[in-house]
Amino acid sequence: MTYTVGQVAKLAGVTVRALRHYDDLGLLRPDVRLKNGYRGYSVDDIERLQRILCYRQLGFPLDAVKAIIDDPRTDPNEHLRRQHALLSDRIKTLRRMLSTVETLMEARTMGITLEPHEMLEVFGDQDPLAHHAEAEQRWGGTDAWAESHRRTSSYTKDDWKRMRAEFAALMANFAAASAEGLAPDSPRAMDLAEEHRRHLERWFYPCAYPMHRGLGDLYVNDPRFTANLAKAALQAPNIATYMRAAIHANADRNA
Amino acid sequence: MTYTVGQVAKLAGVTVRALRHYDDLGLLRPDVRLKNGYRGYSVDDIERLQRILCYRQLGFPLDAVKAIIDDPRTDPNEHLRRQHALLSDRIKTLRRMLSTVETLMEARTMGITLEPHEMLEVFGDQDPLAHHAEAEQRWGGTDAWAESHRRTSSYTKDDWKRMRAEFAALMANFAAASAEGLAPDSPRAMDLAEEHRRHLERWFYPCAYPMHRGLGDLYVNDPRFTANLAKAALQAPNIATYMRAAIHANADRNA
DNA sequence: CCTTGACCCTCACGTACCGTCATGGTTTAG
DNA sequence: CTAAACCATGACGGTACGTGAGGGTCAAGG
Repeated sequence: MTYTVGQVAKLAGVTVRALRHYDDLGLLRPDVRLKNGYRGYSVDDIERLQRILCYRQLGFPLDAVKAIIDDPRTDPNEHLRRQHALLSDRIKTLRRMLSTVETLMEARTMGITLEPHEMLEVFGDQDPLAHHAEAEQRWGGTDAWAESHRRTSSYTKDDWKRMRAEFAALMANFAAASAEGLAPDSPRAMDLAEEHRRHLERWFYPCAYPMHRGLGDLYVNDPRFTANLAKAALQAPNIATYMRAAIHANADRNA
Repeated sequence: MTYTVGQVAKLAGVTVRALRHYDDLGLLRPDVRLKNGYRGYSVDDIERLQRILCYRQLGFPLDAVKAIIDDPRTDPNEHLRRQHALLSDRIKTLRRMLSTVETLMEARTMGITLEPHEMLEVFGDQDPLAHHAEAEQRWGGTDAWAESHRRTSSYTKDDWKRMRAEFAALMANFAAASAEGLAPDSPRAMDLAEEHRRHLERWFYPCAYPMHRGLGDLYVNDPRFTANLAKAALQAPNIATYMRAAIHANADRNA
C-alpha cells in the first residue's frame, strides 16, 4: 500500500508543499515513484514522517532533524524515548510560563509590580538545541547515555527469550489472580501491577506512575491491546480491565 | 531606570539581534535613545517584551503579534487571560502528543502496528492561527467575547470601590477565623477560600482549583504578596499561611 | 595617556522553511 | 468528452532572524 502526497498531507496535517520540500532536502524521500511521476509513500515513510514532525514541533531545524533521524546509533525505541523526554521537558517549561502568567495576573490585582527578570526569564528561547547540547555534554559518550542506548538495541535472542518468558509468567499470574476472584486493589494484585511496571522499565522504557495509568487505560480502550493481552494471558476473560484496575490502584498506593 | 539591549537580551534570554529586529519592525521601540545612540529600554518596554515573547513562543508571526499587542480593545488583564488560555491549549495538545508517543512505545513492545493516522494526526501543524481563527469565529463580535472583555476594562470607580470593599470584608473574615483558632480545613475556613476564589473569578480572571492552589503557594512564598495580604487583613499574623492551607483544603474538597 | 576588551551602532547579505503562483500532465466523476 | 481535482517541476517571495563588516563608546589597567 502506498500513499500519494495529498493523502499523506491530510493524514499528517501538513501541506503538500512541505512534503515536497522534505523530498528536496532528502529528509523524506517517498519510497517509490509511480510511472506517472507521482510520489508513493510507504508505511515506513509515514513512520519517518512522525519522527520528523515530532522533532520539528520541538523546534529543531530540519537539518538537525535529518541528522538526528539518520543517526545510525539510534534505533526506533530510542527515538520514542527521546521524543518522550523532549516532550516532557517542553511541557514542563510551558507550565512554568503558565505559572508566571498566573503570578502576573495576581500581581496586577494586588497592585504589585514584579521585577523585570521575573516577568521575562521563562519566556526566552526554549531552543531545544541548547538544552540538547547540554544533555549531550552530560550524557554524550559517557556511560549513562550509552547504557540507556545499549538497552534495547543490543538485546540478544536469548535476552528476548527471557523477556518473553518473564512477561508470560507475569500474565499467567494476572490470569490466576483474576480467576481466583482476587480484588484488583488487593495487595497481591497491586504487586503484580508494580511488577508489570518494572518489567517495562527494565526492558523497554522509563514508566512513571502517571504513564503507567495511561497504559492501563490504553489496554482497555484499544481492542488490539486488549486482544494481545488476552492472548498472553491464555484468553483469561477481561484481563485488560483487571490489569487496568490493578495498575490504577498501585499508582494510587504510590502517589 | 533604563536598560541597554544587552541587559534586556540577557534578562529575556533572546539575542541582541532579535531586539534590534523588533525595533526595525516597530514591534518594540526602546523608550529612548541615549546621547551616544544606545537604545534605552524602560520597564514598560520590558512588559511589552513579555507579551511579544509569549505570543511568539505560541507560534504567532511577528506581524500578528504586533496586531494583537497594539489592538486598542485589549487591556493588560485581557492579554494575560488570553496568554493563559493559549498556553493551556498548547500544553493540552503537547500532552496529546506525549500520550501518542506512549502508545507508540507500548505498541512496539507488543508488536502491534498502528494505523498511519494514529501515528500522525496529533503531530501536524499546531498553528495557533487556525485555532485562533476558530475562536474568533466562535467568539468574535458575539456576546461572550465582548462580555469577557468588558469585565475589567469597563469597571467604573464605583465598581472598584465595591470590589475593594468585598475584598476587605473577606480578608477581615479570614483574620477573624485565624484569630479564633479555627482550623484552616474547617468548613468555615474552606468556605472563605471558596469565596476568595469566586471573588477572583467574578472580578478578574477564571481561576480553577489547581490555579487557586498555585496562588495560595504564591501568597506564602513571595514576601510581597504575603505583606500585601497582611496589610489587607489588618496585620493578622501569618494570614497568608492560613489562607494557603484553607485554599488547599478547599481544593481537596472540590477535587 | 593609551590600550584592551566588552559593549554599542548601522548597513547588508545570507539562510531556513516553506507560501504562492505559473505552467502543464493525469485521473476520475458526470 | 469535459470539468474538477489531483499530480509534477521550476521559480520568485517572505519572515525571522544569523552573521559578518566597519566603526564609535566606555570602564579598567599598564
